[in-house]
Amino acid sequence: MVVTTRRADAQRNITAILTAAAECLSRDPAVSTSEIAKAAGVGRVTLYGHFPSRAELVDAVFVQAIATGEETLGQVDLSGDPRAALTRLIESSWHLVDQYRALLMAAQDALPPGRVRELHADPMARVERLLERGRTEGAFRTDLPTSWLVSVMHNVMHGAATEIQAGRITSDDAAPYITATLLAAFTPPE
Amino acid sequence: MVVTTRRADAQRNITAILTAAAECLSRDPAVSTSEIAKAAGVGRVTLYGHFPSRAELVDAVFVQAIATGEETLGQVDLSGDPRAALTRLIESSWHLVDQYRALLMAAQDALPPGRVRELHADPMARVERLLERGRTEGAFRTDLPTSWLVSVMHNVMHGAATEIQAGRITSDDAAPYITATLLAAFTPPE
DNA sequence: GGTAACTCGTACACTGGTGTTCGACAAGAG
DNA sequence: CTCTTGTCGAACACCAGTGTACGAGTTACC
Repeated sequence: MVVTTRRADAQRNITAILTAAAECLSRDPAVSTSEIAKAAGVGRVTLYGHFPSRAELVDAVFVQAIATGEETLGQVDLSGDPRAALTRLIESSWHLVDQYRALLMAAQDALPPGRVRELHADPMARVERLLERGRTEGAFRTDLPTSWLVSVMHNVMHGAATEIQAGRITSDDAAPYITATLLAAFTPPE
Repeated sequence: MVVTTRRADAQRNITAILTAAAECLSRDPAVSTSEIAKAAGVGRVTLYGHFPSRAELVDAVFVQAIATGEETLGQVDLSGDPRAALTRLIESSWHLVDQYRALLMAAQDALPPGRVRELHADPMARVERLLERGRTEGAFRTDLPTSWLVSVMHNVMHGAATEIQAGRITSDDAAPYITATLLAAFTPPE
């Protein structure tokens, strides 16, 4: 929906709504549109003027979050030793997962099923590529499907986010724990 | 709330509501009380006559589910080789996790925070005991906290349930995948 | 400075759930 | 058989959120 002729204040409000929504949804996946509008310093009607429904707003925020994340992940060096590369990738991914945890939940019950996964295609492909390479080089196990390994990685990271939120581990512990766990889990059985 | 003097049909309805709720909540964590009542072959008013609120009903169902699960898990032989014992425990736990997946989600947003974990105390203690023993015997790694290992086990199993629901793995694959993954993840680093 | 684009608050209609009240009726217990 | 306990459906009040309508006011653009 890129409209060339759009007044400057309208564009300003759109980005204000987008950033406010990102922040609000990251705190509480179930925030109302009223609160988002208030946080953006904008009337609720204005919000609906730009986003036809709550779902489309959430979608836009999610798309933006993925794009931002992709920018970060794109800079990670995935060459060289697969295990070292995976460590670097976890280090970067982890912060994103922790940050966008609540947003993901918001997306999951506001967006049509499959949409979340669809938007995750790029980051998932990156992980898959690395894992596949590691498998051919003998660094990662091949007795389980790659898609399963991706899912394990995903779930361990999200589990770590839950543990942090519950105060059972600290944010600093998370990355080393995840790395140690996944490297072991992905190691080929003797 | 064990009332000695309770008419037979009332008791019958209570159990009917409980089992119907268990089934409905296992399909859709957000079912309305109306649908539960209908499934139990009972008026909605009757339901509220026995359970003061939706939350208390969910709680009761959850308590019952935990109790049923404990009965199964209590029969698992956890002696002998810790790795073999863990395999047996996973085999049994897995079915329960898969079965009660949606119910857990219902509990998570209907019950006060912490209540879910409180009710999970017993099954969690069982896992912890086995892991601790395996650690002292050198079968499991000791460079990560036991609580973290428990969390990994929990998240990998729930992740598998998600994969099944999405049709990416079959129900039969799940147990071997989980076992292979967790045994590797818990192995002490050389 | 005129005009089109945009914003705002208030108010409204609608939805879908929860929990309660009522009075008539049925079923179990003694 | 009687009386208490329980059940039923329908109706109601309530709540919180979504999305729309209106009309007056404001802001950017040329």
